[in-house]
Amino acid sequence: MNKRQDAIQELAADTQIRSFPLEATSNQTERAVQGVREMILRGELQAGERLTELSLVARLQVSRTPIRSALLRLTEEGLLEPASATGFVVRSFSEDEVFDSIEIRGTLEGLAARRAAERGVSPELQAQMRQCLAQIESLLAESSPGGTHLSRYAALNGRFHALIMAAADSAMLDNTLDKILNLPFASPSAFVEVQSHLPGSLEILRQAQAQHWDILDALLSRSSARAEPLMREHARSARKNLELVLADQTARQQMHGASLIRSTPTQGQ
Amino acid sequence: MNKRQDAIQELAADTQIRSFPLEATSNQTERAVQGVREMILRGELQAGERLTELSLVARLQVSRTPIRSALLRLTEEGLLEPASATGFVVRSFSEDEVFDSIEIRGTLEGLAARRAAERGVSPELQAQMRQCLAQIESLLAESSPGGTHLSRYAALNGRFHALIMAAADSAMLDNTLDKILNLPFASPSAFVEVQSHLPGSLEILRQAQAQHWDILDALLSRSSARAEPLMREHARSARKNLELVLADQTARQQMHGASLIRSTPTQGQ
DNA sequence: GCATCATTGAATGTATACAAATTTGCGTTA
DNA sequence: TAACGCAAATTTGTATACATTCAATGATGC
Repeated sequence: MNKRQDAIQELAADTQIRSFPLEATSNQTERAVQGVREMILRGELQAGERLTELSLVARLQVSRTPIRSALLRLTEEGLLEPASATGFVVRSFSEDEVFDSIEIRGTLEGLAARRAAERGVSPELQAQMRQCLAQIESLLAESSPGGTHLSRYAALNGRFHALIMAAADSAMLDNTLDKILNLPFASPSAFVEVQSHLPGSLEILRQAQAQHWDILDALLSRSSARAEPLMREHARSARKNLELVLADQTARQQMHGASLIRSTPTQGQ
Repeated sequence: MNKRQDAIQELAADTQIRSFPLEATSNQTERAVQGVREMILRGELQAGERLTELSLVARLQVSRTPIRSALLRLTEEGLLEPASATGFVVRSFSEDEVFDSIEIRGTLEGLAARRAAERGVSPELQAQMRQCLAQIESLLAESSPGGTHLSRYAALNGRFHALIMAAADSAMLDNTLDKILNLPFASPSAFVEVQSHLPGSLEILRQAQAQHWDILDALLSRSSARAEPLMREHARSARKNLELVLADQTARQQMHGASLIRSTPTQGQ
């Protein structure tokens, strides 16, 4: 499928994962989508704030039509939600919802790992997986605690996860997972880049990398019964990381899209 | 969450599941969405056919703006896909993709069942589940093979599945599953109504109902380790049903959205 | 005769005017 | 003083004109 292939190419080019650059585009709709998304993730638009098309026209220098399309797309992405009868508000997420999205990701990635183990991984993908993990390995070996290689780790980590999706070879699964990964805090590497301040961050990454090797081993030995639970548990460690980040106010505020997460789980809505 | 509650109410009212009535609406966009969806599911628009906004304006008596919104929404629903750089085409699905979507549904429903078992089912939901299964039971007892109660079975079956989602109490999970259920062949009751011609259809429904009781038992005994695999296996029996329907040309053509499914799995695209 | 380029046509992208609807605020009345 | 209702203003829904881009076809030159 095109989208998955693109993702792998993109990751192979060692670019940052899920970056939303405001690069020049001839497309006004794209400009509007990126603009509004940036404003939300930066926290310029408060969670719960109502968005009017005209105010966005003024802020983004784009007419109402592309703004309208952009709001629909961002609603689809999950960053906005329809307000009462008319208009949109910036969505907020309870901590429970964030945890849920990680568990759903783990479940879907677990299904992908099982499928990959069942149908076997092509030699090309095997090689790419091995190379990817080797790169992470050398990164972890050379980097001192609190080093600045975290963004590279995040990219490689995302690449490994994308390779497993590629091995599962299911466009339906890709599309379903993509919807979850759209949320800024649900991706496999969402918290990596803000962990540098936290104690024991390097150890956490080492544990995750050990799980990577176990998963790869399960895939190569065609052990679907191992691959699926290993992948699920791997996602659960992401949840543990998130709990650490959310507990630390400094790290929490540095997190991408932190303003979308409500402090009190059951409040609001 | 509102959406789930609505679904349960709707099902409780014993209406047909996933019906898309062309009822009068003051909303032109809604009219366009329903119109195009109907045309696709009826097979008036061939899979792979390119849709131009102007031709739809002529057919639906609605201006380009709501047509445009409708095409975006239907793309989101998965019935359309973007054509090269511009425009949309009616999407087609390989049989593998249909099977995949059922497996993904089973996986997500399995997660829901596990969550429901872990957190316990409220007395109200327990009562509704029991009542729902009892209604199916009496339906199966009274109906002769090849009876015409299949649409009522489909509604009750859908209701039971919705109740499990409600018991899981996860908006994120709801949203993710909704995307899958949008596909006309992925819902739990997609094939029920066309099975009447097939031999052994009543026996298939009885087996499914037996699984329902097992699942309910697992939920009530808080056995998450039983609930999840039972739910998954329940979805696999839907896959078996689909294989029967697809193999029978008569039943296949009666299926909702049959024109979207390619006969040869790897062809096209 | 084939290839390349230009011109023409049709489709989508964008902007905006107008209509409908919803919300807000003020005033009046109980 | 509080509540209800009406009116005005703001906001979204819809239609359409205009701009731009893409594709196809034909003509011309090699």
